[in-house]
Amino acid sequence: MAETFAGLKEQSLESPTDRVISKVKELINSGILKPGDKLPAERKLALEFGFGRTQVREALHKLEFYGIIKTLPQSGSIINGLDINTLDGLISDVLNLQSYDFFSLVETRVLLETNAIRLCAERWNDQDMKKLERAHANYLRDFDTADRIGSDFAFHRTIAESSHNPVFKAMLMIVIPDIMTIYQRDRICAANPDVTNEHQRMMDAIKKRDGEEAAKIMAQHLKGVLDFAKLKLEQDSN
Amino acid sequence: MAETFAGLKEQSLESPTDRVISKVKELINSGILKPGDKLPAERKLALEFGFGRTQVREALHKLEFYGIIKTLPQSGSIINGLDINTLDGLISDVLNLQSYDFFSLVETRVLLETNAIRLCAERWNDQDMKKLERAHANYLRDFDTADRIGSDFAFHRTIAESSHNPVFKAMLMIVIPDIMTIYQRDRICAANPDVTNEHQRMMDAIKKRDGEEAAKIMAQHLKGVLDFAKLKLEQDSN
DNA sequence: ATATTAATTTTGGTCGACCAACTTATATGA
DNA sequence: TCATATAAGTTGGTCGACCAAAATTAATAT
Repeated sequence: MAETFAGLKEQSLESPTDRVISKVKELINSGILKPGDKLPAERKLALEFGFGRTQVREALHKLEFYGIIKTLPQSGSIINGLDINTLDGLISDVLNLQSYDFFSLVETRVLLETNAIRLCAERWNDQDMKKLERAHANYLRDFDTADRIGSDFAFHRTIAESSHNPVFKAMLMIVIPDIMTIYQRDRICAANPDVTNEHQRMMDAIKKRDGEEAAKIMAQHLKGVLDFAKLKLEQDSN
Repeated sequence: MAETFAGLKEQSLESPTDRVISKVKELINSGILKPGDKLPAERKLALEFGFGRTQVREALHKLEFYGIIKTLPQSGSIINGLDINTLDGLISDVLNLQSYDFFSLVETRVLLETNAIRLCAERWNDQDMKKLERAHANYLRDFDTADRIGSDFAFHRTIAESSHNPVFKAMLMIVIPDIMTIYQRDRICAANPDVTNEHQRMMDAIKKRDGEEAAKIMAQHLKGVLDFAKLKLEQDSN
């Protein structure tokens, strides 16, 4: 059977970039490179690893993206000064990063959004409220049009912005598009009138600066998505 | 005075990559490109934008990183099929992404970790428990050594892994190194015996599958960091 | 007329050479 | 002897040409 060796292939067909990252990982684990050290020049790495400089550059780019190294123009790249085990773990994460399962994405979204709206209720200022009301009005306006999904997203986005925690917002911006892509792919987009009602109640709670109440409504608001994700998880496991 | 025009420069000194991304953003906002469309070839974009293909490639890389486009080898890049306003917002985020403030990072960490340990307590299996106990033992072993910080991080990392939500874990992996870097830079690393005690109590709560209790201890565990971040925030604003 | 195949063009991926900025070593002056 | 200035070497950044895979078009056989 051809499938006999399927389990052996492991990650052998990973991209050149990831293979270079693996090499860097080995250098660190072997103790040749230590946290805080300056990495050898791109040319030297390319020669040593047997890859082109292009691949090395892309790998370093990726590592810098994830905060593992810091590249200084015309000078060199420096390894983050964390301890060696932490670094190894981080690099492993970069290598193993996969497309996340729908349920985990939704679970994370619920957590982030319920807390974003709580902070939003506590922290909003006049400028935030203007944006919130405009976003809410836009959603009502677009409810019967093709723009509904976009305006819905924009409303949630404004709440995240008004939480005054840019990290919350950044992470939501990572998670929500993935969710919406799956949503659109599976054609789950009924124009639910409950949504409008819940948006209104969220606005009221935010205005009253009642973070707990707002969070509760948001949780209820997202329960439908969460339930669907749970259902999908059970289906997929069968 | 030379400083007169300082306010006008805005983001004019952004990297070539970001300037290319701005151009793509304009193309989408002007309606020339729509969500779901295939992007022009790299060479055409380079010619049209007046940049080198290298810069265009890096920009497309970055956009793919953030899930805004999907590049198919030898075929082309496709714009994510989200609505136009959402796309515009996402690209703006990529352009404006800055280093986050310490307090927001810590606030996010507390939220993620308290919920990660809650899920961990509910979901751990035998294999998870083995890893948790080993990580805990390693921390105790390294308490008086230079590896303490690393082993501490590894313990928290194992909890995140045992939450069985890879998105939680991935986001913690983004946030925690940033926090630790700042921590190390500002030399805040006293060997607090309370930490050991709290780790033990967390382990107990996890074993009892008491998610709420575990979350409570974690919140208390991280309170010191949060308070310090709050203090630092107030200092910096002065 | 249509389905299949072959040739051509277009595409992203890769490579090697060159550039300007940074670093280091050397020389020069007090 | 030491500080400064100068020159050489090293570095990441950029560019243009080439490669193989994919997409498109043209040719062919049924």
